[in-house]
Formats: sequence, C-alpha cells, structure tokens
Amino acid sequence: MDYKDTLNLPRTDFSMKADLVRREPERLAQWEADGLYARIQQARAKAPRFLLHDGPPFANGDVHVGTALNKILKDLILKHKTLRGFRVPYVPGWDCHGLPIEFKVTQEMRKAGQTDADPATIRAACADYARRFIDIQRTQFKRLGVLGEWERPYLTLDRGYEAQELRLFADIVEKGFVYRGKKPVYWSIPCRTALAEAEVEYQDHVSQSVYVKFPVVGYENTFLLIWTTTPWTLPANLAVAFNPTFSYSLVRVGEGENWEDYLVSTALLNQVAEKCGWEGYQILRSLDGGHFTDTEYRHPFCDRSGRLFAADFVDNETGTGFVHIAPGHGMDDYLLGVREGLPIYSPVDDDGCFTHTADLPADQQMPAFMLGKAILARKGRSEANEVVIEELTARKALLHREDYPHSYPHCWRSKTPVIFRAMDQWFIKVDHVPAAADADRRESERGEDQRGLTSAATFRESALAEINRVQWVPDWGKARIEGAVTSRPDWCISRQRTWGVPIPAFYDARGEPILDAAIVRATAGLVEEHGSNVWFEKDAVELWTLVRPTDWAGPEAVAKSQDTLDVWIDSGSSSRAVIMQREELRAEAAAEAGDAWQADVYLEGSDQHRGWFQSSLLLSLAGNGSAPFKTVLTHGFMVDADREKISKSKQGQGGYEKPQTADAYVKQWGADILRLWVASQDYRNDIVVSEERIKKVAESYRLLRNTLRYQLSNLYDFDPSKDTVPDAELTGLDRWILGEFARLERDVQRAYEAYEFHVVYQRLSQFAAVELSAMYHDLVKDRLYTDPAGSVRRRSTQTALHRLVTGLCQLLAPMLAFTADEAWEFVPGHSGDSVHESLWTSHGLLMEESEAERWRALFRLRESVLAELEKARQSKLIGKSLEAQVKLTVAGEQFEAVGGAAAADELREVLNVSQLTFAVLAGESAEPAIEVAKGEGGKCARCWHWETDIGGHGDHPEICGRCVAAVATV
RNA sequence: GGACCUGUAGCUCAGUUGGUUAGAGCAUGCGCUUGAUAAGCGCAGGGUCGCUGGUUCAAGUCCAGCCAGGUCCA
Repeated sequence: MDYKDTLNLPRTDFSMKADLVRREPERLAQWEADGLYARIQQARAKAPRFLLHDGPPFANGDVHVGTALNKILKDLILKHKTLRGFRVPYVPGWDCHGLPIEFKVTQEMRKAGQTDADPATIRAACADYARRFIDIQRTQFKRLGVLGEWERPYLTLDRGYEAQELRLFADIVEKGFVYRGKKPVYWSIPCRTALAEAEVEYQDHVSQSVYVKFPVVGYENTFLLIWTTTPWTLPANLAVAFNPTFSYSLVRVGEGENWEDYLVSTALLNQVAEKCGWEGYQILRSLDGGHFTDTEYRHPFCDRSGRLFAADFVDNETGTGFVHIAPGHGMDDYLLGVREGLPIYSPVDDDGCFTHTADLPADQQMPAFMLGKAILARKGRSEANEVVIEELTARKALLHREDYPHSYPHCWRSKTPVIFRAMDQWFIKVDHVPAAADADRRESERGEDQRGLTSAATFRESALAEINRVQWVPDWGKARIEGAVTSRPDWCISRQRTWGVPIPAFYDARGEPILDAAIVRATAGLVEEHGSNVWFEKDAVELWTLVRPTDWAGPEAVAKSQDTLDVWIDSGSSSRAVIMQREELRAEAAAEAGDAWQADVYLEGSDQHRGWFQSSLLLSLAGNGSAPFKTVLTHGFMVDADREKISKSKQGQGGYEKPQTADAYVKQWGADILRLWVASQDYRNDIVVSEERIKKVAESYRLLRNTLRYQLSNLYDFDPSKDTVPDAELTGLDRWILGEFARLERDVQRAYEAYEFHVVYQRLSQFAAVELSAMYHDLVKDRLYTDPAGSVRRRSTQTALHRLVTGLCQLLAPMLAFTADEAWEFVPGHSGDSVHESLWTSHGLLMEESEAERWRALFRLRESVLAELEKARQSKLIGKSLEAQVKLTVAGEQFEAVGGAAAADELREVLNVSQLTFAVLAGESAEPAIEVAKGEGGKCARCWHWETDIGGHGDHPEICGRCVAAVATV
C-alpha cells in the first residue's frame, strides 16, 4: 500500500515561480478595476490623517531609477501607515514649467523650421510636451505598485495651481518682501535668461588669465598690476581693490630709459616676476595699504579714471594683490560698488555681447570697435576676450597671458559657462522685516507658542527658528538647510523665459515697474478662469483694464512684464496650491485646527535641502506663517557598484552599461524586486545599484515567497472559523513560534515607524530563514503531514501558521506590494479583499518570561545535539536526523530548565529524531553527554520514523502504531 | 578650495554609555534529504572593522590627520 496518499501533504496554487513581470500587471489592472485606492480611502474616511506630500518630479523623460527609489520609499510609508489604520491620502504631483521643457520644445520647433513662434504658441507646445511625459511617467510610477490619486494629480501648470501660486505671491508682495533691483545674477547666454543658484553647476573650464598694467595717476611710468581670468570684464572696470593688511612692493623693471615701476603684493612678487618674465628687478620700497587710499589710476583703454579701495576679500594666494573691480560683473565687486557709490555698470546685452549703457557717458565707455563682440566662446574663441587682449597688447598693457584651468559655473541646460551680469530683476528680500502690524496680529493669534514671523526678527531669523521646530531625518539635514538659509543671498525670482507663471507686473510710461498685491490677485482671478496663457495672449492695455484696481491711484501702465517666476516658486507653492486646496488632504479640523494643512512628511533627495525643502519653507513661512512640514526625510543618491555616481558620460565605456530608467529594471525583475531592493538598503547613505545586489535581493525574495508558500500550502484544509485553536490549548512549539513572531512584529513596527526599512528587510528575511525555515517549518512537518487531519495537534500548528501567514503578509505588504497581496488571496478566510486595505494588528502571542526561557533552554540544548548529529552524518552513521536515536543526559539544572522528564517528547520533536532518552546526569559535570546511534527497530513506511513496533499491526505490517491510528481516521 | 555625510566578511546590514577570541542573513564550498524538490536541512571557509598616528589598563566604538566616494556650496 502506498501510504503517501494517507498523508496530509501540502498543496497550494500559490506558485513557487513568481513570474512577476507577467503577473504584476494583471494584479495592477485588478486594483484599478476594483478602485482599490478609493476603496481604502473610503474605509479610512473617519480615521486620523497621515499626510505625505509629494515633491513633484519634472515632467520630462522616463522615470529614472533614482526617481523610482524616491517614489517607492514614499509608498513604503504610505502603505505602512495605511495598514496601521490611518487615512493616508496621496496626491502625486508634477513640476511642469521651466527651461528644460522650453529648451526641448523650441529646439523641436527650430528643427521643424518654425523660428518665429510667439510666446503663447511656444507655451501651448510646452504644455503638450509636459502632459505627454506626465502620461508616460504616470504609467511607469503606477507600474511600481504605488497607489494614489493618479487620475487627479497636481500639476504646476493647472490653472487652479497657478492661481493659488499667484495668490501666495500676492501675499508676499503685500508684506513687502518683493523688490526690483539691479544686481549681478548668473546669466546663461544661449538660454538668454538669469539662472538661480540651483541651476548653476560647476565644471572644469580653461579661462584666459591675464596680468594687466593700470597706469597710476601722477606717477611717471608707474603701474598697478592686476590679474583676472575674465578679460571681457575689463571694459566694465570701475575700481581696483587692495587688502589693507598686506604689504606691497614698488619694483623697478628694466634699466636706462626703458624702466617701468610696478606695484604688487610683496608675498606674490616672486610668482609675478616669474610669470611676467622680469629677468632682473629691484625693489624700490615697500608700502602698506594706507598708501593707496587716495590713489587713482587710468583705465588701460577707456577714457576714464578709477580709484583704489580697501577690501578684505583680496587674497594672497593667486594674482597680484590687486583685484580689478567691475561692480556689474561680480558679487564682491557689486557689494564694493554699492558701498562706494559706483554705478552698477554692466556693458553687456542679453546676447552676451558688448554694448554701451546709460550708466556712463558714451565717451568714457569702451572703444566703438569692441561693441557687439560676443563673450561666449565659439570653437574655443571668445571674441570679447580676444578684442580686449588685442587692445591691451596694442597698448602694451598686457604683461602676461596664460591658460588657467579651474572650476567655473556653467548653465545646467546649455552646459556653457555662465556670466555674472547686473540687470534689473525681481527679488525676495531674505532679511526683510515684515510690517509690524502684520506680525503683531500673528503673535496675538498664535498666543504664547509663537511661530513664524515675529516683529523683532528678520525673515531669515524666522526661517532659522522655524527650522528648529521641524524634525529632520537624518538629523544632519538640519545643519544642511540651516547652512542654505543662512548663506543664501536675496532670492532672484524673475526669469526671462516663456514657459512659466507670469510675473503680473507692469511698466509705466517712464519705464518704472508696477507690482501691486491687488493687481496680482486680480491676475490670479484671470488665470484661474483662463489659465496663465491669458497673460501672453492679451496685450498690455487689455490686461491693464482687466486687472487695474478701481481705486488705483498710481501711475498708469503702458507695458506688461515679460518675465516669468522662478520654477522654485512653482513647486515651493505646493503647500498653498495643493495641501490647502484639496479637501481630501486636510486633517480633521477639530483635531488639528492650526496645522490642518501641514504635511506630516516631505521625503526627497538630500539635494533638496537647498531646493524644494528650502523654497517650500520660505514661501510657506512668508505666506502662511509656518513651515509646511513637520518631518523632513532625505535619501541619498544612486551610485554604481564602484560607489560612483551613475553618470551618462560613463555609459558605453568598456562594458559599462547601466540602465537608467526604472522601466528597465521592472521589465527585467518585476516591481516587487525593485521595491525589496529599495527597502533593503539604508537610503540615508548612497544607494548602490548593481546587478549583483539586485540578484541577491531576488534570492531573498524567493526565500520570502517560499516561506509564504509553505505556510499557505499547509492551510489548504484549514477553516479559521471552525478549526482555530485557542491560545491556551496551542502546543508549546506553536506558542513558542508565536512568541518569536510577537518580537518580530514589535521590531518591524518600530523600524517602520523610524523609516528604517532596511531593518524591516533584515529582520523579516532573517526571521524567515532562521526561526521559520530552519526551525519551526522543519520541525512541524511531521505533525502536519502525519497526524490525523483534524487532530488538535495539527490544528494547533495550522492555527499558528494561519496567524503567521496573515501577519507576514501584512508586514511584507509595504515592500512586496504585489506578492503580499497575491498570497493574501490564498490565506483562508479572505474573499476579495486586499492586504492593503486590511488593518494590521498583532498576530503574535505574548508569553510569560518563564515559558520563553524554557524554550530558549530547549533550543540551546538542540544546538549541542545538532553538532553530534552532524558528526554522525559525516561518518555515514545516519542520513537525516529521523534515522537517529539520541541518548541525552544533562546536569540537573539544565534538566529542570527545559522542564524535566515531561519535556522529553517536546525535546525529541525539537531535535527531529525518532527516539530520545532524556535523563539527569549523576555527577556535577556541566556538559551534557550526548550519544547518537542508529534508530532502533525499523523505518515506518508512512511517517519515516524509526519505531520498534513495526510489523505488529496485522493489516499494516509496514507502519508504526501511531500511523495505524492515523490511517484509521482517513 | 569650503561645509556636511559615508567607508565593518563577496553582498546587504547589526555592533548598546569604549571592555572577553567582531555578529546576522544572503552568496560560496562540502555533505544530507528527495513527502516545501528549479525547494528544504546541516557544517565549513571568509574580516589587520578605509589608512596613519594619538588618548586609555582597554578602541570598530573617543580625538587628530590622511585616502576614497557622495551631496551641497565657492
């Protein structure tokens, strides 16, 4: 007789092979068809809110694997909080405006031969472009298993969004934060726009470095020596700076009638002499800074004079100790110019070509032949530099010239060197002190717990105080953003671009700007109705009549502003435009009145300390009075197996091929592998993406999947409503594993709360490998398979398995969004619901310490015996443990610790052997005596135990007594 | 160039207020099993804790410097 048919062998349709790439899309379609996200929101309608506010990715290109990491991390939090019973609305967003899109679109238009498109046309094309990529990215994000309001995301190009952004801007204008100033800003010549700090990246660049003679007024043949790496700024030179703490030397070069005297920093003299090829020179005298206060010099080729000024930014590392000052072309220069009342002179037009301006009389400006020369190098040659250098050479003012490689700011889009150029721009004043009345009102509203703006503090100080109230994870994030806020200059918010939210300013007949809160608000109304294109479609006169306040007393407008807002104003407004507007995002008014619009968490890459975190904080504080977030989490960046940044330039070199898109990984491995991989790494540091790592994660996945499969396959005949065994009647081994599981649940919950997903991953995979697979699952096979199906002992273990698999599905669900849900379908007692809508409560069992200690003692004993069994296996005495019998004698203390003679059967089961004699050791020896021998009797054909009663049962000569009884129940 | 962060077995992570021969899982090798079987079990090998110096009876753990990588800034 084949007794195999009488066993309760595992069976399940939960396949061993995951086939994620094929199966996940099916489940995704099912979720959508079921309206799973909406169903969850409805189920949690009354629950307390947990809000994670999405930072909007840029609507361009495919989803990068780094962007996928960010979204998956967010989803881990969302899914965990949902399981814990919170109402967790998630509205994903996209950042739609900005240069990269405008760049691409105008490029495409140019290719198509369209070069004269008006702003409204370009904007329409940009909007189409953005929406096209939003669709692409939405599909890719959803494919990752992220649940959310995908059909109603927030887009910074939505009219409603733009209108709210403008209303926030109006508030800030009203509070006096915004001014128009002429300041040097980064200017990208090809993009014809000012750039924000964040849009500038430093790259290696070879500049033309020149040593130039400036004749000193009143001294024959005497010159200051200046050094610069930007010869094209010399036409804008208005002063020279020296360091009052330095020593300077007056040196004579040449002899007889060919001598010339130079002033140069003493510390740099040798260096300068070498560069300029001074064979012999003599030091006439040394001077300190005090000698230069009234010194004047002649410009080397413009018909004007300048003065020397003291400045501490002059260093003694490179150059000559004299710094050429062009207030229109550098920040230090600008500040010195303002201090000394110099014009902020920047004789360069929007195309980066030399021009005359109204700041100086025409005859004092550069020679006419220089006009129109371009600064930007073409084929390695800059016309402007060349014409200046030629002129200096012609006038014998150039002492030395050399290539100077250094790191220099470049435009992030066009990758060309940017220039510093003074021009009229709109700024937000970071050291603004908001109007007292307004601050007082806030104080009284807020009572003792003063937050946000107060009358005493500058805005920068308020921002720093607010940073203190936010929790930064990891905590060094706080220092990062403090540094960013402390050191940042005023915020240049105007861009000379088309694809953005217009700055609703006008100009009067004299060219003076008009920016007024009421006008901005009226414009917001227009934008709400028609979209921001209205500003570009209508002319200035029509717009003015539409938005001019009825009680307007100021000058009448004759022209409209062509500028758009910095895109950081767009995304930074999201707390106003999204959290405050979307009904489903707000917290219960009664519970958290004051902060109903505040998000619990923002989670982005660490570069956003200077970007979105900062712009969101500043705008929210200025407009709404406090930070938009309670906690800010940051993650590191993707690096490759050599821990180096994944860069496109490295692609294709010597077999270095690394997929950049999330889709590439999803198509090869499936989303759950990608999710598990994200969870497995400590994201606060760099995230290493390598084939090897993902393969390892895929191995772990298989372990977890098989763990679930084992449990499910042994529950095929278990009905929890009928077969569940109460805690007190569970066998010791089952109580033990549920006790271990309780500890696991506690640890995992703690790790999820701390956003330490790699700890979740480690803990879960180790639990599956050790406590379950190597121990519990291995030990209970015997009772599951051979005990009568309905026996209490088997039902007890099934009860434990049912609790374990239910809990594991939930613990795993945030990471293995698809697999946990797939397994959930097979857990007895569920019909049609998803693990993601379930409530996670503990399935473990809290046991007394004494009971836990007894089991620890049992397993300690098992360790020692296992070593002996292994020896027996090595010497071919036995194969599997069940072939063995063990004679075990232990010290009295140990004997009692595991429960004495009464524990013999439990111990035998834990050792997984057929026969055990368990006794107290006579002597004092602490070491247990372990004897392993081949089992006595014969091998039962059914349960494979070695038993001595085989052959004693008439109808069943091949099996043991226990099996005879079991077979009788079939 | 500056600020901050990171550097523990092939991989991912633990290593509590400094204290016995530095741990875990995975991977690898060798066995066992063939009633979780493109699965399961056992055992074993593998680390001068980035490097150098210092404080201390004692340092992966504290201090300084250096190296490598990352982020931000200049």
